[in-house]
Amino acid sequence: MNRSPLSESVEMYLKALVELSDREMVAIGRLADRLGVTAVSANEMVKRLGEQGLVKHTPYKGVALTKKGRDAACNILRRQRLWECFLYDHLKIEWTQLYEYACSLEHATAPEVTEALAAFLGNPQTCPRGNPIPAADGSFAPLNGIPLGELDTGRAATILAVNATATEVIKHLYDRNLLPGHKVTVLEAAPLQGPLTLRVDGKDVALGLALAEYIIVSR
Amino acid sequence: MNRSPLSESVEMYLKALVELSDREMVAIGRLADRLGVTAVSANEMVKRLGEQGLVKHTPYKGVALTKKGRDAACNILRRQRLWECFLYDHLKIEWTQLYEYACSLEHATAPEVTEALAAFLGNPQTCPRGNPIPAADGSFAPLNGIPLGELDTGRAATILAVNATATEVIKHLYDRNLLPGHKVTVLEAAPLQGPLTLRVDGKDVALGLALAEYIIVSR
DNA sequence: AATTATCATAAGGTCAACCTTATTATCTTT
DNA sequence: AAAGATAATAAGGTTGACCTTATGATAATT
Repeated sequence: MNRSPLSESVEMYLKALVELSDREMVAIGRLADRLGVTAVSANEMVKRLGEQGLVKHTPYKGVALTKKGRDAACNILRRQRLWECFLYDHLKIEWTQLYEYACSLEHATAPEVTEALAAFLGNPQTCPRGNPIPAADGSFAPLNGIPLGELDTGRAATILAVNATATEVIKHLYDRNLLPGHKVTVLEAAPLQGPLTLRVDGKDVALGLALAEYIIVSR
Repeated sequence: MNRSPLSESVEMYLKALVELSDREMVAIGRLADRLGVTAVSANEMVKRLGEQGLVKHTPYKGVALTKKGRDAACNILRRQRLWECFLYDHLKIEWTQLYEYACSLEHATAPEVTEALAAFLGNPQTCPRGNPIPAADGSFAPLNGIPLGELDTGRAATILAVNATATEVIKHLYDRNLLPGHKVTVLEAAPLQGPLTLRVDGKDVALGLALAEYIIVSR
């Protein structure tokens, strides 16, 4: 029922929130980091989002999406991921650029176009980056996986999804074959937040913990 | 070589200019009207466009695109019209909504995506609204037609393109079968800028002169 | 030539989304 | 309990793209 057109900025905030919502409460600092804005700016925006009822901010605790906000965010994810499918499967756009290009298109997509696109694509359930595509009503089953950083040493797992958003980060992961469907084993976790040593496709790869957070693997 | 990303607003101005450029010089008033802004705002923007070398403004005479501006504008038209093809042929979007939806997408389309889309569509030459699609290098042959308002009374002609941009106007024309490929005859032109009486698909239709300007017919 | 319409420009205002700098609160950790 | 880290808020600035109101300048019409 909420047909007020959200601004591009607002959409980015909502998307970031839903993508960061492993834990319920998202610290404003993390949000600001992901969006590449200052904490002050993020604070201002969160205030505005709160006024629109999209978000609940508990000072010193964090931000959480409301029902309304989560619905809006799922819709945004749906549009974005449908575009990723189209760009990858039909336009043959490079995997590393999918997020960036789909993100731009997403903001410019009317509901009618979204649904027509979904039908054209045959209502896919998963985007090329491994993430589930929310249904038109906003419902979707989150991935049943854990960040690579939490995988036990020695355990092999399959990559389910790659959630990085910065194209340079995506490229970095792509170059190391850290892609959905590939198998990884954590050989070693260096102390003091040091890098992980991974075994991917028969090669050893060192990966910073921050990067490992972006990779969701099966349990 | 000009890879500075043009703002959405700038793109709208350039597009309006190229679409209005039957005559070389476009009056700022007409430009403002088409974009739905005040003449003062249009003036300000034209000044900025001039500073970027996209446009030449001769006071009290009008605005004209420079080479650089025209190239940029053709690129924009290309993107927009390719999207129209996709939306119509593949997503089965209603004809009356094509312009609006394609316009939004156009602003969000990277060059790489544009070219991939063109390839996917088989490099179409014409969009569903009848307009030619500029080539990747910006070249395109303008339609060899005249506005319906200039067609001699009694002469039959074929509609080549419909150039209206406001969805309500497009709907109005669509409801009267004023669509590319259809035949029209001007039965009568009322005096004092009065409406035209047309024969379209066996029916008589009254059409204001302003609307007739949007319809390009064969000579 | 005079009137009217259009066009240009000046001045000042709004709004969203950013920014910096600085101060104050709270939380966490030692 | 004190210190350091993180978070919130206040104050003020910038930018792009609009807006209104008002005043000149030119063009077109009578």
